[in-house]
Amino acid sequence: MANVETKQLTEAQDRFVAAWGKMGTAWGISRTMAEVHALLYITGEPLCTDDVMERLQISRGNASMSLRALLEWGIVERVHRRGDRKEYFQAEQDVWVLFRAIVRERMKREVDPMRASLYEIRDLTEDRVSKDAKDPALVAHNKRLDSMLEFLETMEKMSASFVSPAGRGLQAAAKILGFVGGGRAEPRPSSPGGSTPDSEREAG
Amino acid sequence: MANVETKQLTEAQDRFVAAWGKMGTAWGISRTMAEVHALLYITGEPLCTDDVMERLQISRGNASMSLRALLEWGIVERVHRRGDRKEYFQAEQDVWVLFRAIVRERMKREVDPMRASLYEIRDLTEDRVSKDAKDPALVAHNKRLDSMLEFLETMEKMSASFVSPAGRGLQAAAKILGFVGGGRAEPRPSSPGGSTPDSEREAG
DNA sequence: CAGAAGTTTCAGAAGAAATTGAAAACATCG
DNA sequence: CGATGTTTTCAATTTCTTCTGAAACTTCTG
Repeated sequence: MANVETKQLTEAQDRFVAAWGKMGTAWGISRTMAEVHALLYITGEPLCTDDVMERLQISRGNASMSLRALLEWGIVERVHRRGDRKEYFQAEQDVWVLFRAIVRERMKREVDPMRASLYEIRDLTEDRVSKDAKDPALVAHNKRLDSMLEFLETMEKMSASFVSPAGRGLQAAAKILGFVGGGRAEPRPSSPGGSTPDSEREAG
Repeated sequence: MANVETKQLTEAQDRFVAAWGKMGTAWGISRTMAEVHALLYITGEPLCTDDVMERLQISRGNASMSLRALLEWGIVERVHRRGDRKEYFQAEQDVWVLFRAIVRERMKREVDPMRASLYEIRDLTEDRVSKDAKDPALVAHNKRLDSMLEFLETMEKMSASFVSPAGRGLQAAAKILGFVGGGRAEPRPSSPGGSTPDSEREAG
């Protein structure tokens, strides 16, 4: 039987899971959550809570929490099997859809609140400046705040256009600019259209 | 005296520092490091280790570590004062330069290693596939790996173009696409050209 | 409705990361 | 060279996050 192959496959998957988990921590995502996602992604097929627990050697609580968080991020979806009461989970398979979902969530969670704070903070000193711009320190301070604010707003708008329903802005740009497809001569044996497989139904 | 104004200014700065620090943690940067950067940015002028310690109420060791890390990231630079043995530190003031530096560093630290891992992992199973593509699980697995790899490479190339010496790709695009400048009718009293002051020397 | 199968919650345990503080190393000056 | 002021290092400690496991809860089935 394909025993050797299966072992190799498992090992490769485990390594992928580990690498992804490590990267997750650097981005403020818990290791386990990233690992669960990696497992679902690389496996491709729907897994249930017990599968995840066993494969990753984690507790039920942890698996449940991580899966729910992934659902909230919109990068994993529930799948039901006829005649089976268990819930199964499947990861989004299109990397670009994945990327857009992540950008959308992070914007919502981190940039938007930051922007709101910045407005508040500016209001603490603003009126005084416009009334009678005498204190140079205050003026300079507000100029810096405004720069940052304008930057965040630009990011906001750009990301919104990347993430919009029709919004494949970045992906389209990547293609137009020639960033996608046969760049460096790294041996790549198969799947020429690999980055956006059509064999995938959109998540949701 | 401008006592009221100064108090307001200090409070606004403290709030900015806190907000920035909070955001930092969500991005895998230690809170203190982000706070030190925020302080230097919003202050605008060079501060020494003791200034930072006092203002942020942190230990000498912590301040020293954080400042050095910021130097390594290339978003803060050393400044020396004539007739003063202390070192002073000043933050990059152009938000776009700051952003590019951050993208560059994160790519280098997180994406590149990930990409390297992915290549290794693919090699674990690859030869078998190209030799005799019989196991569908293996084929599918490698297709997913390739998708991810191609995605990371696209990102790599795009970010490289944003970060290159002449590379103001993203910033230029933002302007061309009309993302920069008077979008929403939020009251903005001053500094029309705020986001790209010409007063920048490249960091590093 | 009772029982079975599955999922979620949460207080405490375990683990990871950040921080301190004091000693060591370093640099500059007279 | 030794005195003096500055920066770096790192083991111990504190703080924060994540994980566990068992109980509570929900949903389905006969």
